[in-house]
Amino acid sequence: MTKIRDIAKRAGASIATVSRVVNGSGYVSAGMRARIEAAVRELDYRPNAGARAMRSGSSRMVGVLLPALDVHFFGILAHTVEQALFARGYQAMICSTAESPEHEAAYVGAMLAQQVDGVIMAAVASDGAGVGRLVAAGVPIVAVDRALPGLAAVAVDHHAGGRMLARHLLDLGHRAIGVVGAPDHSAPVQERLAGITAELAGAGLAPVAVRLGAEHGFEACRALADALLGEVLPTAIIGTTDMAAIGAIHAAAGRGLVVPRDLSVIGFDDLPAARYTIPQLTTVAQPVREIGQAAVERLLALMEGKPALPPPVLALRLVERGTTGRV
Amino acid sequence: MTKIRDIAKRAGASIATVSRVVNGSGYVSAGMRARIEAAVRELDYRPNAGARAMRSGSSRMVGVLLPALDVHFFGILAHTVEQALFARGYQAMICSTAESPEHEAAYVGAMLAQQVDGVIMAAVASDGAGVGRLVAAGVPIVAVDRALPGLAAVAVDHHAGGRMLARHLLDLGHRAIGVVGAPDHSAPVQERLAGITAELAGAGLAPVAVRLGAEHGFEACRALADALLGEVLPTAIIGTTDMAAIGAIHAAAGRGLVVPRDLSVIGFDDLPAARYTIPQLTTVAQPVREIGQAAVERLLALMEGKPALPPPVLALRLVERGTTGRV
DNA sequence: TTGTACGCGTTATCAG
DNA sequence: CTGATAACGCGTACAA
Repeated sequence: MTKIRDIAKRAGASIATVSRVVNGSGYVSAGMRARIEAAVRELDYRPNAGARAMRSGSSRMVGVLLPALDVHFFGILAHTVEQALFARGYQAMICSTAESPEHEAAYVGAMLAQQVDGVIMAAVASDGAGVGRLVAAGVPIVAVDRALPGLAAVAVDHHAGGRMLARHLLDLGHRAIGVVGAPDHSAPVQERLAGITAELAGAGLAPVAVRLGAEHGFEACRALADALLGEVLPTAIIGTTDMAAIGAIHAAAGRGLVVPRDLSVIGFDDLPAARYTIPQLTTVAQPVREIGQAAVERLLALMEGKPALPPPVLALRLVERGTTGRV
Repeated sequence: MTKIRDIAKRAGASIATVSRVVNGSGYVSAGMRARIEAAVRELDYRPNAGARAMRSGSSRMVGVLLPALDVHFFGILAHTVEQALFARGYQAMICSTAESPEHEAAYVGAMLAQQVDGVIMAAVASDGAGVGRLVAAGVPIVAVDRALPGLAAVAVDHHAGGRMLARHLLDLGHRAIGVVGAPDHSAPVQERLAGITAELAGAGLAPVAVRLGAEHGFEACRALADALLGEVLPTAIIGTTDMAAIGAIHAAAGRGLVVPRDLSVIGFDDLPAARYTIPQLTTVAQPVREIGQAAVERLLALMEGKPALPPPVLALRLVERGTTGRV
């Protein structure tokens, strides 16, 4: 590794002067600056991040704690957060807890050890302990996707989303509506379910059946929906995520039901996968990319001690495609 | 931030002794150890990673350079690599270049600055410069998904995969076969195409049409396949990725073609999305999770200077589902 | 305008 | 078994 001393030697300057040009601080003569910049280029010099963080107190790193990267929603979120951070000169430290409390604890520890300047965390199942340590250490935090008590949050109104889901079906004349969702420990899923129930209640109805599962993979969702259809036959099924809805479509097909003629299906998220089925999935879209960007903006404001930004307007949008129809 | 001195003071020991118990090195009396461990717990002490790396020369961090996290394949890959690294006591520094050379250069710089102990890189479009700097700095590297000249690689045999794609169709009696793929600058995609062409040539055939696009999103792939179908009418289409195949299924449906009766479609990867369509997609599966784990194993061996492990056996597997049939 | 010297938090060496 | 102390690479008062 080439270090600041090597550059100083090569450019015939002192390390202080090199530091000045590298950091653009203080006065340096044009000639000296040119010589130093040349040396930096030739030796591909990178100031050691650890030493720099130690000295300056800032690591220019932001921790990003997500439940999983292999769930497409979080992969997309991680991507946008990371790009937004990069554009602002920060480095993302992306961690995926695999929904395990031990992993979460370990990662929180790693973030503390890395002296991250801030943390963006999304939907970690078992919060509490981890968040507490971060807060205790005075690290600025922004919650994404799901709110965390006492913390700034950037999340869509999942309850309102649930209402939209139910409302759309109600408007189409459906009265017998089932709900399928996973993972059941996810707060957003629970909130959407509450929204659905509330909207239905407004029409004097209740879901004819609700099936929540722990696993959010395709096969688990399909099985869940299949079990529901084996018990009652609603005219419509709401998936609390696109994944659940896609599972429902398959369960319906497995039972010889034609979507949307025999059964309407609607999802939530509008992931790319919502367009993969035929007919394509009707769903309520949440603006993942805006969520990521807003979270970064908010965190940076917090880190810079700026006045708290007003909560972002995150619009939910009903995307009518082919899986819902009049009863 | 609580530091080693705070622990020393609280436990009535010297920082040297604290360091010993924290690192499990050297002799420490049971009583002293207990006092120190208690203090560590009470103050939630984390050794500063920067200082530690500076002193020890190892950051216990591994750089993971991917083209994008919002492409499900890479999201899954990132997840497995990260979990495998975590299990071995390493921290992943996940970077997604968004397929931009500037981002790649910046991230390589960041990795150098962080003193990563090794790097796992996948399918970055514009390699060369970045890799060169890493190699020059003596950083152990393992390539995943696509090989890199002169570097250890963990990747499936894409050419063989291409042959399997063509072979399956040939076995079903197809003779008029089209190919749709994206992104065109991806080496794996090119290799699969070469494999397809080779296998077809073995039967005295050539693809009736090949359409490669720059974008790998759903809509782009659908348009690509639609353009192909507007020109010729093959009895089967090969997608060089599942995404391309799903696009082809939709293009076919848009033209009133029934899959697989009028048109067989096959993909590559076996992402979760391969099961979302109805009928479900026939595809050649590559073992993403094994790839990630093998890459980590190899990198650690390299880092520890162990003898090079033999190249991993990464089996491709034809998964026959519903989108292919006899002509 | 440039250089010297100190301290950031750790680990490892060497005495005691 | 324990404690001083010298690096590690960098940024920055302060002196020149």
